[in-house]
Amino acid sequence: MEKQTITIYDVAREANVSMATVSRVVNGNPNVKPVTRKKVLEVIDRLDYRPNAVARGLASKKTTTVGVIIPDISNAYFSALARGIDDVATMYKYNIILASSDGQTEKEVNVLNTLLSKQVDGIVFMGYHITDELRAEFSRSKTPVVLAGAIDPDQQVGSVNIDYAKACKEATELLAKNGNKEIALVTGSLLDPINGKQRLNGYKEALKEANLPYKEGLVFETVYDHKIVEDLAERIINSGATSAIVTQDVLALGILNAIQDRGIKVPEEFEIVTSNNTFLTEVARPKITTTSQPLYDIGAVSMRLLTKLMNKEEVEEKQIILPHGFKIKDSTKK
Amino acid sequence: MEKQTITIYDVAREANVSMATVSRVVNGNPNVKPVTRKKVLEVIDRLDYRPNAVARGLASKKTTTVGVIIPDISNAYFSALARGIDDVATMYKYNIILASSDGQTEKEVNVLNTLLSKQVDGIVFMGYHITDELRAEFSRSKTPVVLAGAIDPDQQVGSVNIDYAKACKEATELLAKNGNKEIALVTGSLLDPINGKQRLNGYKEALKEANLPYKEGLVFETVYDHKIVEDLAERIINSGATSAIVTQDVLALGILNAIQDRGIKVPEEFEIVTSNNTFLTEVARPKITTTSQPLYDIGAVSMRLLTKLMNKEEVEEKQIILPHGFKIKDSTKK
DNA sequence: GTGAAAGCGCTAACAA
DNA sequence: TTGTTAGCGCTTTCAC
Repeated sequence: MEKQTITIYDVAREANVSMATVSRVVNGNPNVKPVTRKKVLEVIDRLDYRPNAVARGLASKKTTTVGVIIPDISNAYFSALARGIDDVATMYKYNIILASSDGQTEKEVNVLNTLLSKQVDGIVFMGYHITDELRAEFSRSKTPVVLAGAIDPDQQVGSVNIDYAKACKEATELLAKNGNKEIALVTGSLLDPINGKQRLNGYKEALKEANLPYKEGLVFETVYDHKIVEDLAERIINSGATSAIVTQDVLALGILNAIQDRGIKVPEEFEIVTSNNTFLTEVARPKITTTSQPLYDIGAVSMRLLTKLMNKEEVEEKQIILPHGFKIKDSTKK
Repeated sequence: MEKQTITIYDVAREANVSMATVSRVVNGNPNVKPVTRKKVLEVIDRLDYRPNAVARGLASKKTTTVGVIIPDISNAYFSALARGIDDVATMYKYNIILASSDGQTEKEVNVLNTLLSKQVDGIVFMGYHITDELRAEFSRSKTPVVLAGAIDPDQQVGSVNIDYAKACKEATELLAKNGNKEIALVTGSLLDPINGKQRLNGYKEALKEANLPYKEGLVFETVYDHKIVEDLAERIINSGATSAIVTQDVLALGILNAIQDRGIKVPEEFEIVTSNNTFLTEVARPKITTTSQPLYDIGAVSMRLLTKLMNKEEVEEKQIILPHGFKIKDSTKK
């Protein structure tokens, strides 16, 4: 015989009250006489009653669940963001439906729709660039959306980022000040506005202020891949670069190793700066000088912003820029 | 004016059919005349109708959602498992509710109950040891549970693991064969049966077969923490050990660095073997010899097993042991 | 092949 | 302070 599920109705019957009263007790509604509350709580305990969140979601049109779209959960950058998102979500009693996109637009649209069909109260989106198609989907529903570490040119949805241009400019400035004439920039796809607009601009600006010419041959657009690192390092060296700014820690570490494996001394003969200050910059030898993005905070603040949006609170500014830092370690002369 | 949500009723009305027929079309039920199906699909498209998964969940008592309990999503070991879980879940059209436990029993019980209240169809649990309290909760509900990389002494729920004892024994054997008389074992909590039972036993067995005495002073029980590594490395060296087996890659890398920073040569003067073959073993210098656990597969197989359990398929064996490997790299003499 | 109607377990007016 | 009663949007018998 199947074990019968206990419903709110069973509790009401046993406690000699109405379903509404049980509902009030369960939801902490103060309009219940203490005696009644006590009686109901006893029955709930005795029957081992657990409210059915799905039924509740249907009736109230709130699921206390948010969707989180992530390109790759096993990527340290994204999982750091996810950690921040998750902690704040827990704090505000939300659960998270995690959906992987592999950074592919088609899948992004797909999972977005699945999440919406599951009636999530809001969505945090991590990814590279936001295609028009995706933006269209965002505005098609009234479910609030926040981008964590991604930029929406339209500024229709919320977003949390750092000032990538400034960060990249600072890194370039340091390398220029250290006497480098040939500074390589190694980034992800330039189609992604964070790279192609912000970072590239910051880089160019710093070059100009240092009276260094901008050379296309020093800009390396790449996707991270274990096998590509050796070849990439080779090309960077051949380009004549004496230093490099890398926008991803794993990649920077790979390049650092490849360069040193060739007998080139870091930082004496080659300097390298990276971008995310994950623990990889610490376990590398030498430790890598890095921009420090507050990854956890970007995630946390995104989720916090989303709670406000879901709650229909007034937010003065939906486009949040968090401060970043710069940590000089041992992969640069100073 | 609020945008009205389109329901199955709207579609039925517009298409001049009943809700039941629309439901059949949406669910791919073959008992619908092609003409009717076409008509309904057109209306669905025109109205931009999206089925409400919550309502569907309430009516059908299936949510196509599984709960995943994870100690720390930003930990490379767990996120590798999660990746495998997620991929297979997607393959079988399940969504994932991710719930963090920090490895604390209290939170584990807590999130388990939240997940059950959200009516997940099944649960994948990652964690260290399974307390009695947790086991009691597992058996309290009939929702299927699978442990990924964790052991249930009772064997009541499903689980996917490797043979940790054998893996640890192999590592010990290698170090013994290389001439080490003092082999340190650095593991997480010995209360966790994977460490305290399996790994420790494998270690002892290998020692015995190599005619080496077991010394308690060579067993280091530790939790990973950035700040503890220096001190730990110091203690390992002082213990007289000339080699170490470490059960966590980050930790192994930290120890490797700390030892080399002290001017000790690896592998000439100190050999080290680690356990998870994450990319960290590759970016380390020297690269670290390691047991290779098929992390992604453990996750993937767990989820696959769970789909069978949720589907009430017969499974001959709920306790799955996956094969592991051993990769000799540069942190051991051979 | 299709429709009518009874729930699924809960919330939220509204009334008392 | 409490109860009555519609739904929420869908699935699923059971008839026809």
